[in-house]
Amino acid sequence: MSPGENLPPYLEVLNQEQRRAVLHTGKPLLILAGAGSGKTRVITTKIAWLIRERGLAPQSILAVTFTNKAAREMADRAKAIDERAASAMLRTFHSFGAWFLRRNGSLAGLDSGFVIYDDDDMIALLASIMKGVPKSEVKRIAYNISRAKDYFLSPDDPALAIIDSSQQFRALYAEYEKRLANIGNVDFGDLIKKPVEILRAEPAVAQRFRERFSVIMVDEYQDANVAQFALLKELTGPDTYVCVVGDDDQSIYRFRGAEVKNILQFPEQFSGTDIIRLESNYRSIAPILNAASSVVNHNRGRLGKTLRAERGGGKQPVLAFLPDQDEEAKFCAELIANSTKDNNRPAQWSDWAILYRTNAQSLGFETEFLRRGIPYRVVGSLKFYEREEIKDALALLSFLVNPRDEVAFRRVVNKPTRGLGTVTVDRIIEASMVQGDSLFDTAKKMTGVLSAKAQKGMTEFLKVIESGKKILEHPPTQTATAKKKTRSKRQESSGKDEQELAAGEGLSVCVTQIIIDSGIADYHVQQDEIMGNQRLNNLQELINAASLYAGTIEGLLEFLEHIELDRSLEDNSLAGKSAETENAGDINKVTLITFHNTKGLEFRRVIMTGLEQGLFPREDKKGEELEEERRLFYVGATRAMDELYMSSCAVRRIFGRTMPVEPSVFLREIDKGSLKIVGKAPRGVGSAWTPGSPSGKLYGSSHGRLSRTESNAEQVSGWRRGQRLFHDDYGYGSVMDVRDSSEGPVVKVMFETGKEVQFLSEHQGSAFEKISDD
DNA sequence: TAATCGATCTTTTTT
DNA sequence: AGATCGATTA
Repeated sequence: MSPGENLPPYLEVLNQEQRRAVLHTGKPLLILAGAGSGKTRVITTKIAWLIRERGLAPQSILAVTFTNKAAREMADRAKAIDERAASAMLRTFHSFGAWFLRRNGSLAGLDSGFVIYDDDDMIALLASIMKGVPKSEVKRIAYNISRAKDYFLSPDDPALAIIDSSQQFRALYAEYEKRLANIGNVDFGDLIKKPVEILRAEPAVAQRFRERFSVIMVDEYQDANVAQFALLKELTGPDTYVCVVGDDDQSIYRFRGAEVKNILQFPEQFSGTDIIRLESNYRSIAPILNAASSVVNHNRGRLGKTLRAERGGGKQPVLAFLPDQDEEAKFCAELIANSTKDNNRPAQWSDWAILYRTNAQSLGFETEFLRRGIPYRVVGSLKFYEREEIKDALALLSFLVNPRDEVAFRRVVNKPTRGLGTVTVDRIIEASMVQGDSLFDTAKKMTGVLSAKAQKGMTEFLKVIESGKKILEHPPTQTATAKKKTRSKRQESSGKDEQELAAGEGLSVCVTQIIIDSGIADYHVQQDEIMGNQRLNNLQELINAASLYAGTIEGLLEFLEHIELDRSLEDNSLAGKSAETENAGDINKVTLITFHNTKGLEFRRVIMTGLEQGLFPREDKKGEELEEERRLFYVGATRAMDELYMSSCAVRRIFGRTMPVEPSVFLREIDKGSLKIVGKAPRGVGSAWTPGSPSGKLYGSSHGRLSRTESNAEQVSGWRRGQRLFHDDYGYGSVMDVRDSSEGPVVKVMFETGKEVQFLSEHQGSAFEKISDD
């Protein structure tokens, strides 16, 4: 680009490499884009530029991402540059697959009314194949089947051995596929695998798609799996322009089949590939980028790149050593609460994100924030859809759409209790498989031969389904209040006109009616007496979400697909947010999020928590898996723009036991000089801890207990109840209890601070110093 | 067949 | 702490 040339403003703002990437044409392009280097801007600008300057039909552009959030952002930003980008196909891989299969699935014997099975459904189906097998084993097989599909391996593929070489696995996989085909549904893996199979088997279809899409772009390419690569290949014709964007340092989904080879070998797979590197980081200040880079530099298997921080100066990252996870929550809360006061810029709650390795860790922060009135949102926790009442309602709706769905049938046929146990249910499912009829028809025919009790129950269930069908055929007219309620819900941007919206509200009305008629609502209200009406609220939330869809079978199908593919509907139960305030209240809140979920996001201030051996990285990680954990650390750290904090606790509750833990190895990999350390580093001399008075009275002073005969655990461990002790982190305390466990004697200690800690005597006893109790 | 109890495991990350 | 599994009862 010559400097004198007049560029439109949307290109003017790009740096040289970004602009080169946008203006590139003709050959396959691999963009290696470091964290914060503006890759989304490049993709969205490229889309707009292709439409604007190259006169490309928006419909001929396909851009795929991995998350719904990324897909939405891509669409929004491209549209902001050029409205016409709205007609481009910007989707996740899976949603593209579903779209493809609704239209072309019949070529693989798939009815267009299929429902998408999630992992739980998959496990449930597999469990009915593997009767009497422990659930953990069923899960393992389900996991391996998913991986097999990620690697585009069918049950008869010799290469299946790379997943599981046993004949038994092959047979189970084959049987699972047979049952799933009989039901007529698909799982997540099928959304990629089946389209590839169709494109390979049907040259005419492949030809059609290659002509339709003249440009294909893939974001986060480092996370593509083998099947997704195959899909990309099949969609690419001789004239298709292919552009993929990725960063090998941010590959964090290997466990789910992502193949870094895809990005490393892209130039070989697509001959003549040009490579453009985006190495200017505009997001993080230099000290943060330095800390992040110093960690990921410890990885061996990487392309290697030099990311330059465009933003110098700023605060050094802070590493806090804290006693336990309650203190960690407190530390975060105070950090956040104080920052909102003393800042020249009016600090926002939404500046902050708290990152953790496992979803379970969010709870401690939620409790603390709730107590202090700090507004927060939990991103990406699937909790909402894991709730019994939601699963039940969805299963009922799924069965209405597909009366062959045995997983859904099993789940709802006896809810509420209708005297239909596993014996009856199995009988009907088997008969249906033999006769080839749907479960609904089979059940109808068989009612006569069932026991009196089962007969009555089955008749009731069939009535529920029949009336559900009727409701969808003739939607009840909605009441004025229902109309008002649904009106206030988030409205799809602009496309829907008055009439469509009105039709859409129909589904809420239908779903309400169906769920009430089925007795599921009542059933859960009764189950829920102690907890108030939370379950009913959750069902209401689900019903509200249905308001955007038509009150017909087709509308219901769309609704179910949307829910399976995008589970981002947040779980509001703890935050106590009402549906009405959702939009307005969502903006200014602290974000609680897993490391994995932060990909593609950025925050002014980030706290990375739980940086302890065993938790992050997990204990069992080594080799390539450890490198993936390290990349995950890198992803987290590079989310931070202005301030980065890290916390590591001395003890953590694991399996309900409080166990001492070591700081994460990753912390040692950061240059010492570039960190500010607060709190007492573990095993340090010169403790900053001020012990309480040793002569003060002890909690539950236990002279009486001392006179008791020693238990076996006491003899083995050498600890006795009432023994006084001192610990570097906790100060003085006394042993409250010594008991046996499967791992050996466990000692429970109550400290003068009121804190209770339990430890395994054989491993950790040395950290506690016995003191005499005169 | 349903519901409950206690013992005994288990704990990532997500479309 | 929570899920799961088997056994036991109404």
